[in-house]
Amino acid sequence: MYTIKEASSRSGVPVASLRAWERRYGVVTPRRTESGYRLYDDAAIAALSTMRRLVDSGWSPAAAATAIASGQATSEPGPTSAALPQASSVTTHPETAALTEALLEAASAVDVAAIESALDRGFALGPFETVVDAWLMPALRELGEAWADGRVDVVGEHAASYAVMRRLSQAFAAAASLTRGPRVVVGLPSGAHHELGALAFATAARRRGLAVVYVGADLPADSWRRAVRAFPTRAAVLAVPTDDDRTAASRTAAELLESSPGILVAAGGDYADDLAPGVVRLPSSIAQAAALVEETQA
Amino acid sequence: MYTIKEASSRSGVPVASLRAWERRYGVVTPRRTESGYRLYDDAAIAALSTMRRLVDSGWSPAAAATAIASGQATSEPGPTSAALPQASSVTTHPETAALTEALLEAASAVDVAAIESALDRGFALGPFETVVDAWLMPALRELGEAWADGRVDVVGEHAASYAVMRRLSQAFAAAASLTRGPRVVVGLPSGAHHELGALAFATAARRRGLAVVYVGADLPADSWRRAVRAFPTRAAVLAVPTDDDRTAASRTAAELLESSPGILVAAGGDYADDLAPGVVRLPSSIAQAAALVEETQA
DNA sequence: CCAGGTTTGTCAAAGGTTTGTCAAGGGTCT
DNA sequence: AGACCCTTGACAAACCTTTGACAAACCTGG
Repeated sequence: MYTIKEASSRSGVPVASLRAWERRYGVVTPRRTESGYRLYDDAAIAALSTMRRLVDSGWSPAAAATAIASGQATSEPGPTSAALPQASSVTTHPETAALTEALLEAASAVDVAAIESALDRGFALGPFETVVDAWLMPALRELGEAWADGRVDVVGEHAASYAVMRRLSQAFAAAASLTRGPRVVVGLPSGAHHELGALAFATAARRRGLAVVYVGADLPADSWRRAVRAFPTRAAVLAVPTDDDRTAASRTAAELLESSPGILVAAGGDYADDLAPGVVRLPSSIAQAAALVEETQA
Repeated sequence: MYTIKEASSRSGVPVASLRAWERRYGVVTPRRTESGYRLYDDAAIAALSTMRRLVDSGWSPAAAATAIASGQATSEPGPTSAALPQASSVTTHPETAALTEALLEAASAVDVAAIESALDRGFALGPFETVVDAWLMPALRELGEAWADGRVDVVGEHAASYAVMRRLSQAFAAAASLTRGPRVVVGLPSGAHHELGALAFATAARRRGLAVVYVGADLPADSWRRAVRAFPTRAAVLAVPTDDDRTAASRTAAELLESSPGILVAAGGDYADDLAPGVVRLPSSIAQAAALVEETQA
């Protein structure tokens, strides 16, 4: 239980705004002492932090408040990341299967315009994180299988991957706005090149207001070390998309933990299990992964 | 739900145009607050982004709007390709030196927002091709030197490169549509990874209306062979950004010429000289290079 | 190639709404 | 006593609204 001053410093919202938000939108309704003093709990702080993030990133306070109240935005309490926008709405969308099919067909025909059109329609289905988790990543997996099967040539696979990369880049760029605080460095270890998942995660994190530095593919371990030490850095997030990337990833992670004990070292991707003791394994949902990184204090 | 201002920044469409497009074409019909303020959702943003892309690439807004409304956003060819902006004096623009300096400083501080701001201002100086030729590529060269000198850490260099990649990706995406006819495949040979120049060229070519298939970095020679044979292809353009890429490039080029004698095999980049007999060496200006590829019949 | 009409981006005016912040007047806590 | 908290009311800046207009760019017929 915190006083209003303490709540202000923890949530980053000025005291006056805290009262105004309560009066005008009812984002939180803190308990009161007998004498009427406000008492905020951890859930309230979390909701307020979420609201500040949304407002900082351009939402109107009124819209942010209703989003939080309706559970649209993640106002999850504490380190238990939950209550995320459910993927089901997109998964069960009758269009997704057809859309994946359209994407594969376009890739197989190396028809760039058709690939872009499929992505257009996909991203129109819902919010970025949901679309990525529920449609894009599964579709890319299918694309990989189609390539392995020979149904899609490597050229079509490349053309499609780069089209996806462009879309993600656009989303990343669009998520700019105010990103403050210590940096979150996102990238792949030495030798790793499949960066779409990393970029999608970086975008989700940036959309949450984190100051993401995306350093992309194939960053040597010593560069990682210097990266997190040279500037105030909150976390380093490594993507481990293939089995071959595990060795470099675990070495990089171990070195980071040793050389910069204060920071959070996290890893995501299909092969990110058991890299090194102390490394946080991120869930495969980019929305959940981004929430986890935001909430976890190293 | 976003306010009109936020929707504008996310879709890249000016606020005034947002209202005009709604009034005149009804591309989107945002929900309203009780007091009449517009509220845009993610689907609206996606539709607006698509519309902007089409308009940027030469469609008339009216045509783009009906195309989007009917769901076939990227099908019909637009009006005639407009005359391309002529190279003007970006070089002599007093701002470029300062802008390069700003970019280097932002890279050295690993300040993503500052990097993006420098790129913003750079691309505001003139037409895409001119800015790339006269400012961006020289600035990237300087960035490379700064990295070699140790003035900029590899992390700053990566962060800046990826920011540039995002900008180029946006430009490539914006140049969509009106691309019919035999494909032009653009990419890098096996082992080559410095793709910014290739992507800039691919964008310039697409802006001229060529059906560019961008296949990116590190494409093995046999994939190149299959790429140009599987579909009607007019040209293959290889980027050779470093000395190390020469061997793979010349082998790939020679194989392409042998296996597909009908097509144009061209190469650009600092180390693209004398790759193999029959390979067209592209000038370093992406505008000139794109024009050359368009005009040359293999 | 030129005149006349249409399309389209952008702007301004006039006026309402939202929101952060502050101040006044007064109570509570240590 | 001094630091902290309360409510209420207020205000300016930022933001939004519509309507109307205009110049540049584009198209079409002559």
